[in-house]
Amino acid sequence: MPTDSPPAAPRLQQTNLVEQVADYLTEAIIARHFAPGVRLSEVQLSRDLGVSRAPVREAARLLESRGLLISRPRKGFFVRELNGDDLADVFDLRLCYERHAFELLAVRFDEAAHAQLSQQVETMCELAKGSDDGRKIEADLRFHRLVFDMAGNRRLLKAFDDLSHELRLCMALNERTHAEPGRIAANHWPLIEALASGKAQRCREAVDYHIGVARDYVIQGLGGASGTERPMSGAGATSEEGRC
Amino acid sequence: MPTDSPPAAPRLQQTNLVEQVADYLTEAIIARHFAPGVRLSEVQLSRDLGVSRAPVREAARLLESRGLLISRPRKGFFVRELNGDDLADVFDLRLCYERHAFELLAVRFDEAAHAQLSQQVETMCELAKGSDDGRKIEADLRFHRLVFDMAGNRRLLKAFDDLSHELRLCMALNERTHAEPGRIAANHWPLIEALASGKAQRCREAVDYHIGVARDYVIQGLGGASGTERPMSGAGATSEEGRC
DNA sequence: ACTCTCTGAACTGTCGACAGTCGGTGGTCG
DNA sequence: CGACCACCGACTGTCGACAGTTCAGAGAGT
Repeated sequence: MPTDSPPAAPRLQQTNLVEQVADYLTEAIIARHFAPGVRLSEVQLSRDLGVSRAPVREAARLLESRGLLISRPRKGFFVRELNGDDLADVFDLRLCYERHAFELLAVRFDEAAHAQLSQQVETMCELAKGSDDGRKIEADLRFHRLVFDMAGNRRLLKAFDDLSHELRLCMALNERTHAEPGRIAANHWPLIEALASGKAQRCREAVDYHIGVARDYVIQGLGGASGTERPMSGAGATSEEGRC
Repeated sequence: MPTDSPPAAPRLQQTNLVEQVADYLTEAIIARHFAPGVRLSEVQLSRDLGVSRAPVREAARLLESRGLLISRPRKGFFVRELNGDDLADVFDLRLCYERHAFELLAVRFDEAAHAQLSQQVETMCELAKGSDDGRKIEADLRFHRLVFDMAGNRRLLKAFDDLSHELRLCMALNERTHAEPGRIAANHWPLIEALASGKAQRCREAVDYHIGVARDYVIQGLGGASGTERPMSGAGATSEEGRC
C-alpha cells in the first residue's frame, strides 16, 4: 500500500517495460512514496501503471537483486526495511569497495584523472549553493562512481552501482543529509590529494575518514535508534563535517 | 544451442519453478553444457523443462544479476563469456572481498571460529584423497564462505555468494584446477594461523598470497590467451601451489 | 465476551496466446 | 555474377486467464 500517493504513475508504453517499471519503482522507493516494509501488490502496480503483471514481476526481481525489495514466497514483494545493522553493513561494504577502488586508482592516477575528479568537485561546490538536494546527492555519488570507473575493474564498478541504490535509500532515511553541502563538497579534496600522492596508506586513511564521516552522519541522523553498536573497521570518524 | 545435451532436463513440477530453473541453468552453465556466448532460447528451455516461459524468463533475470547470463534486448539471453580481463576482474574483486572479510573476522576471532575453520580444512584434506573434484571445489568455497559468514556483514556475505557463481565458472575454465588437491587443502592453514594471530597486516599478506595463487592458477590454466596483462594489487604470487 | 472454525475474497504462481521484431532465405534487378 | 529487397519463420515482449494458497472476517460454540 502506498503511504503517499505514488507519483503520477504515468502510463508506460511500448517496449522495455521492465526497465521503465524498475526505474519507476526505484525512484518511488527512494523517495519513500512506498514506506519500508509495505507489500507491493503486483495487480495494483500493474493496474496503476497500465501494464500487465509480467513486466512488474520481472522488474521486482531486478530490484530484489539490488536490495531494494525482498520477496517472500507466496507473499509477494516487500519494500526493504533498513535497521541500524543494515546501515552498518551497507557502509562497511562501501568502505570495502572504496578502499579497493582508491588503491587501484592510486597506481594509475594521472593528470587526466586529476582533472576529471577536480572538475566534479567543482560542480559539487557549485551545486552546493543551490537548493536542489537531489542533484547534490547525485553529484556526490557521481564523484565516487568516477573513481570506480577509472579504477579499471568493471565488476567492482557494477558492485558499487548495485550498492548505490541502497546508499540512496540510506541517505533518504534522514533529513540531516542535506546540511552544510558546501563543506560536504569540499571534503572531497583530500581524497584527490591522497590519490595524487600515490601513497596507498594515505589513500586508505583518507577513504576511511571520508566514509566514516558519511556513516556516522547517516546513523546519527537516524536518531541512534539502531541495532547493536558496532565499531567500524579502520579509522573512526565522529565529527560532523560531511556526508559522502 | 546446447553444445552437449543438457543434463536430463528433468520435468520440474509444482511451485518455486523460478528457483528450480535457476538452479538447473546455473549447474548447466558451470558444467559447460551451455557453451559461453551461445543464446539460450526461452521457448526451447521451457519446452525441455516442461514449464512455461514466464519462470524461465524470471530465472534468466536472476542469473543475469549473478553475472552468468547477459540479456540483449530483442535478442534474448546469452551465456556469459569470460576473457582474460574478466578473470582478472573477478579475482581482483574477490581479493577485495576476502581482505575485508579476514580483517573483520580477525578482530572477533575466537576458539569456536578457530575450531569451525579447522574442521573445514580437515574435511577438505579428507576429500582431497577422493576423486570427486566437484566436492573438493565446493568444500574449498565453503571454507571461504565460512569466513564471510563469521565476519558478520551480511551484505558482504551476499556479495561473495553472488561472486561465487562466477568463481565456479572461472574454475571450470581449465582442467588443471583439480591438480594437487592435498596441497591445495593444506594451503588454508596459514589463513587460520593469520586469523589467530589477530594481526591485520599478517592477515592481509596471507590473503593476498592465497588469492594470488588461485588467480595465477586459473589464469595460467586458461593458457595465457588472455587480454591485457595487469598486475594484481598486493602481493603477486606466481608459484604453483594452490587454487583457492 | 472470547476463541475457534469456516468461508470467501484477493493475491501469487503459472500458463497459453497474440503482436511486433529480428535474422535468414530466396528472388529479382543492375 | 554480385548486390539489394521482399518474404517468411522463429523468437521476444507482453497480455489476459486459471489454479492453488493465504489472509481476513463472519459466524458458531464455549
